[in-house]
Amino acid sequence: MTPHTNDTRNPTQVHAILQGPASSVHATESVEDYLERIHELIESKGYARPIEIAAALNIKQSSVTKMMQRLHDRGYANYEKHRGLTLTAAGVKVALSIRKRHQYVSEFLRMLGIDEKCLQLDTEGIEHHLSPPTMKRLAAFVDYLREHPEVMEDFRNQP
Amino acid sequence: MTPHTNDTRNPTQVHAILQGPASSVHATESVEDYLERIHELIESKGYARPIEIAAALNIKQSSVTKMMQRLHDRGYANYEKHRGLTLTAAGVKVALSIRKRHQYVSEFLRMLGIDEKCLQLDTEGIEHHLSPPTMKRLAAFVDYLREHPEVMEDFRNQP
DNA sequence: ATATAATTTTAGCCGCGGCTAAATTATTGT
DNA sequence: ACAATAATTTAGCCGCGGCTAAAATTATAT
Ligand SMILES: [Mn+2]
Ligand SMILES: [Mn+2]
Ligand SMILES: [Mn+2]
Ligand SMILES: [Mn+2]
Repeated sequence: MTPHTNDTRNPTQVHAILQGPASSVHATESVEDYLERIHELIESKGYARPIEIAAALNIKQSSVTKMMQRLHDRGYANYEKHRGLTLTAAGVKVALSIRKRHQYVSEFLRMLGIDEKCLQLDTEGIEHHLSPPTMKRLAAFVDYLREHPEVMEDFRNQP
Repeated sequence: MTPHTNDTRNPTQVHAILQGPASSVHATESVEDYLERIHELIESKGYARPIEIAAALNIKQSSVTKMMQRLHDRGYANYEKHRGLTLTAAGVKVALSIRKRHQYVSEFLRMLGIDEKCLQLDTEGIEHHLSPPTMKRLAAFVDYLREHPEVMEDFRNQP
């Protein structure tokens, strides 16, 4: 159990100086990545085991176990030792959100003509930094470009 | 993918490598943010004091002092207690690089029509995740859009 | 049923990058 | 010159999220 969550809102990051309206404590990048993978695994195989999560994230199993505890404590997952892990509604919500951001960012970078390997790597980082307004506008723009292929075509045929 | 420490190098080992060129160890997001601000301050006022760096980053002065030590250790700055801080060539290089990424990302988000406050926040996160190839393509695209305003105009006048 | 193998969990370590509180040092006003 | 003030630094704390090594549990094969 979370020991008295004394909060103090200090998850160590200069990068998220959200001028704290305090509402929800945002999921960290790491938590988003875990939930993204876990949700994919559950979807495709029906369960998410530490060994596979670790492989998917390219980290060690023991790190995964630790995070599973954390996901449970933070209300993103239900977890019992040796008994598997499922996502809560909150966890699914984050997973679907990050998936959508991932998809739009990667599609946009693909439109820009960036090498697939590189694109995947950058997407994994960028996806965590799209606020809802930005996501909305980017999605609309990508949709627009998809339906107007002449734009990117003209861009690519530039001098 | 994306372990958040993609470096394979154990932090413990990083210390051993410290002797080597700082360029071999990628600057963290935090380091990039510090260098970005410090370079701006030096440019505009001729020097960068902890109190102002702290204000610019919205963190405490003591955190800045600590990081100043780290920037020195990692070869990004020359620092002597109570005697001020200057950037090394490596530090300036990182600062100019992150500035360029910041400028292009924020210009792109501005073109998308995102609210300025929100745009600045997202830019601060996204800027750290543009690899050189992605940066190159994004820059070209933003330049293209700047010279073809009818594209964004048409996008904005969408149904 | 039990030995072996695979998986999972724990224990304990690390560096990062925040924080507060308490020195220490530098600056300023009289 | 010196006291008050401001800025800087230190000391020590925290949670995060990696890691290794070892223990515990579960699954498999004989
Ligand atoms: Mn990611
Ligand atoms: Mn992703
Ligand atoms: Mn930034
Ligand atoms: Mn920036």
